Amino acid sequence: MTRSTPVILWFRNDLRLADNKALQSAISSRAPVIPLYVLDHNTPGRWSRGGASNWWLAHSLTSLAADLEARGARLVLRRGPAEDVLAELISQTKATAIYCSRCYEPWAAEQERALHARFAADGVSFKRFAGHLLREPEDVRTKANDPFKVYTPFWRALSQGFVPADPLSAPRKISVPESLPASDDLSSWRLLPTKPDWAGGLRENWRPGEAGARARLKTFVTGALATYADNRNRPGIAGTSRLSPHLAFGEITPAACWHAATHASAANRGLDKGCETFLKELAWREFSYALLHNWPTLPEAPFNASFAAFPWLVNKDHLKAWQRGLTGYPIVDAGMRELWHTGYMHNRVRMIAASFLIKHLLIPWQDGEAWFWDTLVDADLANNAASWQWVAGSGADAAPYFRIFNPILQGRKFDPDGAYVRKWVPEIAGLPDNVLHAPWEAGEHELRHANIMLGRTYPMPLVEHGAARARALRAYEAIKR
DNA sequence: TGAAATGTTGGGGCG
DNA sequence: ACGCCCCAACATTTC
Repeated sequence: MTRSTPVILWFRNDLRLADNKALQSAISSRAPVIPLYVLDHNTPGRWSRGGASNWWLAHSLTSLAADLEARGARLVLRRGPAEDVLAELISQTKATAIYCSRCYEPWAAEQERALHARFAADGVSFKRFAGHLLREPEDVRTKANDPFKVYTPFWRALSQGFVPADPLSAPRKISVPESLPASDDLSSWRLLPTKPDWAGGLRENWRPGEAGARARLKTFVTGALATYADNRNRPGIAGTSRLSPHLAFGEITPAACWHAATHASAANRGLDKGCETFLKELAWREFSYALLHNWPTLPEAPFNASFAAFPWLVNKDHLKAWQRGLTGYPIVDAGMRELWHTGYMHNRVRMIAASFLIKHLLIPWQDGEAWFWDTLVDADLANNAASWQWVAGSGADAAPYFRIFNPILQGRKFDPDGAYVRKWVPEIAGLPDNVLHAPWEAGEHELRHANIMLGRTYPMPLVEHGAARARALRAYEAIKR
């Protein structure tokens, strides 16, 4: 305990103690630190968190609060517009500085500028630090000093000679003011579902918080990294890192991930290929953030303006069938149900399910984006927007529009033994492999044997693939010049 | 980080 | 033996 005036450590998308430059600098100031988290939703013009990420947030904050208490500090929770909450806290505590990590959402830059200006007038310094990205968007640009619009040159510029600094370790102790300001009770924020409690599948699958993030990284680097290049595309195999929600909430930094993978690879040459592939995935995240930073309308409007005239269809029944996992295409339905149950969907299946919504159903990508935003525990504005636009063909360096996934072939190729589909679409699990991804091709005997009544126990396809493909190509003709 | 249509090639059946 | 056709298998192009 000290008597000097305190500083505020404002936690944002950096719910961690390790490798946190803002926290490190606040402690180095030698002033007592007030750790603060502000629930700032319902602010117009912003994307407020969806149900699944609220669940994650609640648990991540609980974990962060416990980690702070173990170091002699306590997390202060406040609710309201961040500007007002910070102003109130400064007047209550006479704090002389705010330390925080930078955010990259379209509204964040203006908010940070405004806070800087507002508090400078009162002699309170606003100190902003990096940490959520490997490199800041301003630092990765073309020779002409333009932002990259194509991934491969972006990757080259990002990774060329790049060695992230060694991650900072977590502080052992954090000194706080003699009396910490009042805090909301986390439960009063009602971030967790009650009636009904739909979070059972989330609890089974995830361990939010910094310790969970570190454990996940270690598990990945010592396990799936070796076969990552091939197995990451197999949804029936635990071949991916599953780090995305931890990264989204800043429980771990991409630098720590990069560091862990490259060190493991240096010690074991067999990991070379998996490591390279993993680093490129981290770089896709960077690319998405750079795009959002430079094109703030990315979540709402097509990056490629010609898509504004695309003849989308409105069909609430089709949208609902897609959301519920009742399209009649097993690989799509499996993905949508995995999402609903666990707050996560395997990346390969995200591409297939998104392509189906956009190209087979001709439903605007923004509708899919909104659904993912609400249901994903890893909901991340930059990744979500950039990825949906990538699939739609309207994004930067996007898949060409006519790259239309065939959900049957994709299923057979990436879920050949049907492990994924049988897990998430149990009502057709009894079908043999050769028709599992196209149940309508099964014979009467096979259907009866598997106890399936098509159209009753499992839906007939919402649209026929060949016809839907032809229709999508015709729609594209309408905007092609 | 596709799929389908179209083109090419070469082996084998057969008159 | 030879040409012809069929059609897989693979390659290229088109969407």
